[in-house]
Amino acid sequence: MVNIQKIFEIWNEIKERVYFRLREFENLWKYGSNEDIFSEFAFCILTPQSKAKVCWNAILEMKKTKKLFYGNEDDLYGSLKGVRFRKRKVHYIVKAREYFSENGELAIKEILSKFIESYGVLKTRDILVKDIKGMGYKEASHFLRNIGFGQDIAILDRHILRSLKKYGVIDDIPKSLTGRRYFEIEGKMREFSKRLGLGLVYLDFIFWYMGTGEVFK
DNA sequence: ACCGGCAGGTGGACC
DNA sequence: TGGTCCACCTGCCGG
Repeated sequence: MVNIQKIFEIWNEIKERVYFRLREFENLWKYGSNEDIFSEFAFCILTPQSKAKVCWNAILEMKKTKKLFYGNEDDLYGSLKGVRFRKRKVHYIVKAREYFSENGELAIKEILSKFIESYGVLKTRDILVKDIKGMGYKEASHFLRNIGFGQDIAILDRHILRSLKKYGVIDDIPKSLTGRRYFEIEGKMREFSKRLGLGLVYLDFIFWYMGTGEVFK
C-alpha cells in the first residue's frame, strides 16, 4: 500500500486553485451563454489523446472568429493544427452543433437543463454518450464536470487510472473501458473518496495533478 | 540527427 | 449481448 498522506499533502498544496477552478465551472453554467457552453463541449471533443492546452487555444481562436458556431468542417479543420485526429473531431463537432441547436440556433443550455432536471446528472451523461459521436464516458464526464456538475462523477483517464492502481483501488488498468466497466471503477473510486473524506471531484484533481503537475482543465 | 514516449479516448468491426 | 482489437493521426520533447 502506498502513502495515503501524500494525497492530503497535495490536496493542501492545490486546493485553493481547485476551488477557484470549480467556481469558474459553476459560473460558466450560471452566467455563460450558449456559445460559452458549446465551446466547453467542443473542447472536450478535442482533448482525447491530444494536449489540453493546444486544444483550449484552438477553441479560443475559433470562438473569437465565430468559426466554431458558423464555420463548416473545412473552416474548423484549419484551426486545429496540433490536435490529434482532427478530421474526425471536426466532424463530431459539426454534428453535435446540430444536435444542440433548435431552429438553427444553439440551445445547448436549454437542452442540457431539461435533461438534468428531468433525469439527473448521471442519466444525462448516459444520454450524451448514446446520442453524440465522439463522446464516451470519459469525455462526457469531463464536460459535465467543466460546466459545474462534476460532484459525483469520475473522469477516468490514463492518469486517474494509474493512480487508482497505485493506491490499490483497482488491481489492473483495463485495456478497454466499456460502460459497464466504467461504472464499476467509478464506484470504487467513489468509495475510496468516501473513505478518505475527500469529495470525488477533489480526488480527481489530486490524481490529475500527481500525473501531470498541473491544475488546468 | 534519430527515435521512443506521450498527449485527460472513441467508434465500429468482429467474434 | 458484451468484450476485444485496431484505425484514427500529429507534433513535441528528452535521451
